Amino acid sequence: MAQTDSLGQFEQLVLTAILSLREDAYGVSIHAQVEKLAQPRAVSLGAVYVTLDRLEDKGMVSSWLTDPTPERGGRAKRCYRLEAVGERVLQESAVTAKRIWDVIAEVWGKEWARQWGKKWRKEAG
Amino acid sequence: MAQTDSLGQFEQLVLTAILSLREDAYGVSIHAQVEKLAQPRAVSLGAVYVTLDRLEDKGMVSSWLTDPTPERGGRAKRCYRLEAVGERVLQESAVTAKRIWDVIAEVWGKEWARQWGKKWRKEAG
DNA sequence: TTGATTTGTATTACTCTGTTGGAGAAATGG
DNA sequence: CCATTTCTCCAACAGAGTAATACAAATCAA
Repeated sequence: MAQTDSLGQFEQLVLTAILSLREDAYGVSIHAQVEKLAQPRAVSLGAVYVTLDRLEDKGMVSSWLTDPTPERGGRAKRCYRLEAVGERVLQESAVTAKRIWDVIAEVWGKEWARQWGKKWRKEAG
Repeated sequence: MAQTDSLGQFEQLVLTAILSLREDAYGVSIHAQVEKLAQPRAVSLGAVYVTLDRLEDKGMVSSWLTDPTPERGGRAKRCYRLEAVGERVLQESAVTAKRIWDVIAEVWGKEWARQWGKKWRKEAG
C-alpha cells in the first residue's frame, strides 16, 4: 500500500547491487553482488528473485528479457534497472545507513572504523 | 532459533540508538533518537517497544526499572543497555551498512555524498 | 483531594518482508 | 538424445515493522 515507504534491509541490498552492476544486472549476477555486500552472511538465490518481484510490483525497478547468449547454458536473462522511485527511496535509506555508521563509528572509535574499512577493501578489491 | 542471525533494519536502528544514548536509554528517548536517525521517516512509539521486547528475548539487550524522578509526570523508566551478543551483531550489520553507503557513494559520486554528509551534521548537531 | 495534565510503559492484531527449498525451462556439448 | 549448465520462478512459512489503543504513575493547581 504505502508506495513511498522505506526499504527493508534486504531490498536495500538488492537495489544497491542493481545500481552497481549497471548494464549487467540480472538474477544470478545480482545474487553474487548481494552476497559480496552482505558477507559473511549467505544469501539464497530464491530470496533474490522474490525480492526482485516485489520491488517491481512497487515500481522501484523494471525488467525485460534479453536474447540468449552463445555459451553453454546461456539462456535468456531477465535484466533489471532502477526506476525513479527506486532511486529516490534507495537514496533515502542509504543516508540512513550512513547515519548509523557514523554514530557507531563515533561511539566505538576511529581506530575500529578504520580497521573495518581496510578489511572490506581488501576482500572486495 | 538463530541466535547469530542478522538484524532487520529497524532493530539495527534501535540498537544504534541505545548505543549512542549510553546511560539514558529508555523507551521515549530511544524513540526520539530513532526518529532522528531515520528522518524524514516517522516512527511510532509502539514499534519501538515491540522491538525492544523482541531484542530482549534474543538476549541482545537487557533492561531494568529505575526509580521515579522528581519531575512532572516523571514515573519509573525501563532502561536498556546492549549485551555482548547485541554488540557483535550490531557491529556486523554496521559494516554492511557502510558497504552499502560506499558502493552508492561511488556510483552517484563524491559530490552527492559530501552534500548528504553536511546535511546530516547540521540537523543533528 | 480530586481531576487535568504530563510522561511513560505495554499489548494486540495485522501486513509486509525475509528466507528456504525445490520445480522446471532453455541453452550447449558430447 | 541425454547429461550438464545457466537461469527463472513459485509456494509456503517464520519473523520483522506498524498502527492503534489501553493503561499506569507521577506532578500541578484549585
